[in-house]
Amino acid sequence: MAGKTELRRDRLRETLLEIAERRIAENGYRALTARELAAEAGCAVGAIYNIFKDMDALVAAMNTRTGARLERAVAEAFAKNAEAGTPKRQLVLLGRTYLAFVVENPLLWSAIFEQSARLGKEFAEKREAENTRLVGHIVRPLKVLLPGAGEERLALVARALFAAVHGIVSLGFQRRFLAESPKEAEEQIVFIVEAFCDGAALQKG
Amino acid sequence: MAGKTELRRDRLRETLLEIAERRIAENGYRALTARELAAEAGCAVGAIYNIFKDMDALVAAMNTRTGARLERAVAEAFAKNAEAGTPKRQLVLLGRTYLAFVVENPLLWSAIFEQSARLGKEFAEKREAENTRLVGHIVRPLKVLLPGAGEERLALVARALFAAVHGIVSLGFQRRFLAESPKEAEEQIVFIVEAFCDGAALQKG
DNA sequence: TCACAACTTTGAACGACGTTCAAGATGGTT
DNA sequence: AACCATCTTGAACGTCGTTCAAAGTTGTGA
Repeated sequence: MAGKTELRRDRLRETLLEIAERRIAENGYRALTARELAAEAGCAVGAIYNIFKDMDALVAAMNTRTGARLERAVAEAFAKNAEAGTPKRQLVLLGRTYLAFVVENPLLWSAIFEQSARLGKEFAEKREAENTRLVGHIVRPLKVLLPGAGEERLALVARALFAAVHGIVSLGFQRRFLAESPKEAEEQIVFIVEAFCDGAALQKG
Repeated sequence: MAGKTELRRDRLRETLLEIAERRIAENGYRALTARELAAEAGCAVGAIYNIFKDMDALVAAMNTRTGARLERAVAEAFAKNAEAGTPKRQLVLLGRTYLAFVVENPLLWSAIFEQSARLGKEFAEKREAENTRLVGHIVRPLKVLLPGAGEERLALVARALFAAVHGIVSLGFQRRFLAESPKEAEEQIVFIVEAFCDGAALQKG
């Protein structure tokens, strides 16, 4: 065992994911077809199905990578500024980081949500772990902002804040596909997050 | 002129939209096929294309109706509570109304955004007028909340607030397709909108 | 070294999709 | 009634994701 076949599989797996990532980054989620993918990878269409259950599984694997990159970007931004700065500044930074990632990877990012929307809840639930990690970064500054709140409350507020920022990014992205308004989206994020922080601080302390 | 053909066209147009609306409400955006639609409407597949340029145009027409219903629901909720209540209460009410509409029309609502996502910016721009009307309802209470702000600033903040609430609804909807969490989504909306209002009021007098 | 069983890879074929368009039915006008 | 314009039809086209019988490889024991 442990022979050529496995090696070829692993290499092909990697190749397929790389091609898929590049194609989607350039032309979007819907522009990826099994035939073109196989042609560029130099394998038969059927070969894809030896490695991935179906095209959705392939895209899901690619989306997991994108999610990991995003999480890394957020973690780094947070690590750089964890000590310095108020919770408010930190939360604004996180929002900005999220937006910056989306501006740089618009089609890869939207592939995540297009697929989730298409495949419904039982699929989206599999991604919950990733989302929880992402939201985890929000919880920390939030703890300082709302010292009285319990874990559950914090998680709810963190999810709400994440969803709010996500909504701004998402609609901003939809309105003008890329060009016109990262600037406005940024203003919106800053306004919402700051107002939220000020208001939340009033409520609890 | 003005004869049978036109009448039949209008009737068929109506029939097609009604069937599409029911089918999507029951089984989702992706479950609508030209063949099934034609079969249920009792016409040939080609007949659909005499009335609509393509299936996207049909769905777009249906989405416009859904948007109009949503706008009406929001307008009514606002009309009932325009006089009484603080801006904060009014904005929370608007958020709740939006959520309630989505809970009652989940698949029709998500058809709007699935299509916009699929067809990209030049399509989404056509829907801008509808969005502006919807956001208009937010501007009014916001004017009271931020008496110093100019029109442009108000529009930006209104869009931000709309996007934030939309994000909460959208992700809440994606996480658990329908069942588990309208309650949590409502809590999140109330929290975000209230905190936002308190914080925003601090910023501007 | 070779034969053989187990496994992998292949690509033509399948069914379903949106869409088209030549041929046939139907409309209003003379 | 005869006619042309217009609408309607559904088989056919190209494309999609996916499958699976056949062909090719691989690793092993005699």
